[in-house]
Amino acid sequence: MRSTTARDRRTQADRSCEMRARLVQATVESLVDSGYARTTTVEVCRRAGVTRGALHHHFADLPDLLAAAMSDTYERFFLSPARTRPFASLEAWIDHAWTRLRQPAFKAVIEVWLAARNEPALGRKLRPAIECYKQVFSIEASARLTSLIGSSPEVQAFYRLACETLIGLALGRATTPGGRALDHESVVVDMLKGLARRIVPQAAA
Amino acid sequence: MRSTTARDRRTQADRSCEMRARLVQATVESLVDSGYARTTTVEVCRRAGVTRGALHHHFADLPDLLAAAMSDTYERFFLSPARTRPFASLEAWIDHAWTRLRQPAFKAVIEVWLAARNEPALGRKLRPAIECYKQVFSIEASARLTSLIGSSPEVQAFYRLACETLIGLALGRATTPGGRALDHESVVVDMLKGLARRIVPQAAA
DNA sequence: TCATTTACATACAATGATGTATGTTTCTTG
DNA sequence: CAAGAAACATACATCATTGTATGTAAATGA
Repeated sequence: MRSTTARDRRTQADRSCEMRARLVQATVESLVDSGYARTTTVEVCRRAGVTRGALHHHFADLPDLLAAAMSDTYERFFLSPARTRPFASLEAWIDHAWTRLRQPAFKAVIEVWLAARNEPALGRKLRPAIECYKQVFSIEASARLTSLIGSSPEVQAFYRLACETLIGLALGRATTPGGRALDHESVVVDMLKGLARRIVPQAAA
Repeated sequence: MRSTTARDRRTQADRSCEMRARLVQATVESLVDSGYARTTTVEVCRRAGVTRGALHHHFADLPDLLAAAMSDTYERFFLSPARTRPFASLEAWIDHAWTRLRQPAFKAVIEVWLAARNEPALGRKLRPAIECYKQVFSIEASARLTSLIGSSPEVQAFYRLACETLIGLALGRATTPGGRALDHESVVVDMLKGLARRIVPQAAA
């Protein structure tokens, strides 16, 4: 009697892909609710329900896995529903950015950001995987912002400020026990949008 | 021949105090440039130039040491030059807060904030030691702010926003290789102060 | 000054993480 | 339908960290 039913029969590419996805997902989950220090190969495998052999077959070591996890979250949260149309307003961008940054997965990014600074060797390996995140907040890299922000120094400054504010809120969530929302989150976001209205030149009136 | 010279002769209270200070300082340094994951008892003792025996004599375990380190930085950076006079303006408060948050030691606070969430057991032990930090950003707790902010919801909202913005900037520094300042820091802080001028009711004209 | 306590160092046992080496199963390919 | 390769599991040796137990030097106090 074979233990392999017809349902279990999958192509090797499928198996690889699924296994990598499971490991990457388990890694992000571990980073979110256990943090970098406790995100070990054993812990990730425990969450994924596989052995360490599987992990080491697909990823050379933990930094490799972390890099994959970062690339994955990046694509999932920042590229996935990629619109090409420019933002209609700064408020629209704020909403867009905040729906991304308030995701639990963003805590994983914060954890890795810190780890990459704390351990230079890790930082070198992760640089390509986390460099893209900085571009999310870069005016130059986003064609969806240039027409909106233009060359006005004041609007550019406000954009930078808005980025930092949202990151601050995200860190607040990351450090809150359940990753729950803080009481004043909506107040701050609303204030930010209110300021945005005052700052940008009233294009469409 | 005794190895103890007159210069070495110190009271036990002095020795305790100095040793604790050295350990606490080494802990903060380790958190700042190695992060929580690598801040072990061995690493702290290596930096302090003492043995683990000394550490375990003064602190039951690492969480105890971390708690002491947090209390120390809190007193050093947030209470030390404690003025009782209310802030003259929101800009003055922004300057005050930013000179605190831009200190390298604040990265240690961020590391512990995250660690305290990541490890519930640690969080319980550290709660009293890190609770005070939240009060730094609390309007109610600071008599130096009430007269300035009053009961205006808009000013209160802006105050919360300013807190988050500065924390965002602080995280930016914490994740930058040398802990160096970011290019747009001053731009953001200036923008924040500019907004503060617009928001607060012009008291003194 | 001598007994006691405090401050600190050394040594040890237990645990957990990492990387590698090797075994077994499952798929692909000629 | 057999090699052979890829996917995954098991086992092992090494190292780092932790807590504790025990030993020694220094300070206190009667």
